[in-house]
Amino acid sequence: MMLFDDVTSEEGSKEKIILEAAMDEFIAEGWAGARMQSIADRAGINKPLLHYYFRSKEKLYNQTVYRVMAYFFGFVLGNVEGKDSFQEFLRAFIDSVIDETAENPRIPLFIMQELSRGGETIRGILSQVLSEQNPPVTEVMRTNLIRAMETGEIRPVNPIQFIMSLLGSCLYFVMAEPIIMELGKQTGLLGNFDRSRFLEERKEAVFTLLYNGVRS
Amino acid sequence: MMLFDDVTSEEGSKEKIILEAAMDEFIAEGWAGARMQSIADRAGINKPLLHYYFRSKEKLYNQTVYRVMAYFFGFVLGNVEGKDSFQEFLRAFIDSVIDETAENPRIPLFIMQELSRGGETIRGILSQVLSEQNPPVTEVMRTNLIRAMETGEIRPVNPIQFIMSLLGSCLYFVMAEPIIMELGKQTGLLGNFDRSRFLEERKEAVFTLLYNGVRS
DNA sequence: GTCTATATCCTGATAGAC
DNA sequence: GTCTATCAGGATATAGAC
Repeated sequence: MMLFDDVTSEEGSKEKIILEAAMDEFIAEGWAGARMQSIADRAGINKPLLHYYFRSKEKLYNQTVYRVMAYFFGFVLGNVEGKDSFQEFLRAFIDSVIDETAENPRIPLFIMQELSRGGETIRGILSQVLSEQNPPVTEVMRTNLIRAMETGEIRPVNPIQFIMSLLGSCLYFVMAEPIIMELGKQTGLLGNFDRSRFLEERKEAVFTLLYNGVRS
Repeated sequence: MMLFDDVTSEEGSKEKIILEAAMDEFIAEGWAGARMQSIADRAGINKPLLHYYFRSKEKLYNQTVYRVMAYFFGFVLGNVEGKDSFQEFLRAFIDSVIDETAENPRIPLFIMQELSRGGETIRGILSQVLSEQNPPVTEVMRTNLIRAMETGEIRPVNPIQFIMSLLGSCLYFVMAEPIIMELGKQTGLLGNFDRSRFLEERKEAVFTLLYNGVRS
């Protein structure tokens, strides 16, 4: 899948080939649905070699979760740093998250799959990912919101509450696209559906709704 | 789990006992993680009897998906019908969806798990569920929004776009609670976390944000 | 309708030659 | 490091007695 450039292992190394194959398989099938044989096939090697490099299915899976989380939150960080106004920050967040997840809808769905397994694993891994960011994406978003409240660009809001509405609004369509398509078909509100035009409309709609919702 | 009262099969019948056991197992483990043996154990019977009543794992699973979808969209319908103003409709939707999914977070996560399997199955089942509603929930929501635009209570918006932001905002916290907890811990923005107080705050925050976002 | 026993295949993991 | 062969357990599903 080639999501990451920042791999510790050498370019083209067997570790990297296996890890990418494992990510593809786990993201497509989830923990319970993934098969070690499929990972070996994707990597072009045989099963025992998988266990030689990574001891078990679980170790391979945890590496996948770590890399997916690091990718997603690193990606967000890269798109919201250095924005001067709240408006600019908000637009950058919405555009980049929707564009990226629309291209790879399986990534947020994979995170949901991991969440449905409990939450202990993902909390530990997320904690590590944030501690490796400098500054952490949480800090950037928090300061952006607080500054906008201080300058009076937006009304006072609880930053966590706003972030949840923002993330939910950005992610819902890409995750639940089949449901939306069916609801749209039933109401006749989608008409001749053009996905890329619809995504542009989606970005504009989320921005307008949320910006109107918080501005003073 | 006892989500449904409207079962066709008799109260306390073996079919119903099995179906409820199957729902518990599939909702907890997903399609790939669910085990026929676990379903049999939950129902207090043995495996062959499972195949006697329902031919295969797949048939049992499809019944579960149908019943979960019928439950969720039926539940929403019951809470948005007969609301006179848009404001009243919006508050009822937010309160009931957040309250319900906060009690059963696994239900939206189960739907996500099914979405990650593709989307064909769920579209077919959703289409059937909507066709069995009278009026369908899609119609109620659509007319509510259009009327609010006509009376001038809200500005012109694309109903589908608004519904996605609404659903995303309501569902994000309950699905991603472990992530939110970790982000909150990292920023120190959650403090002494009291879940039920936080859920009240969540309902208020979503309502205020979205109502401000669309009102004229 | 309900059970025991079993068929058939698949799964993660390892032994051991090279 | 890489392979073939294989283990031990678990998966869905069925045969057949009662």
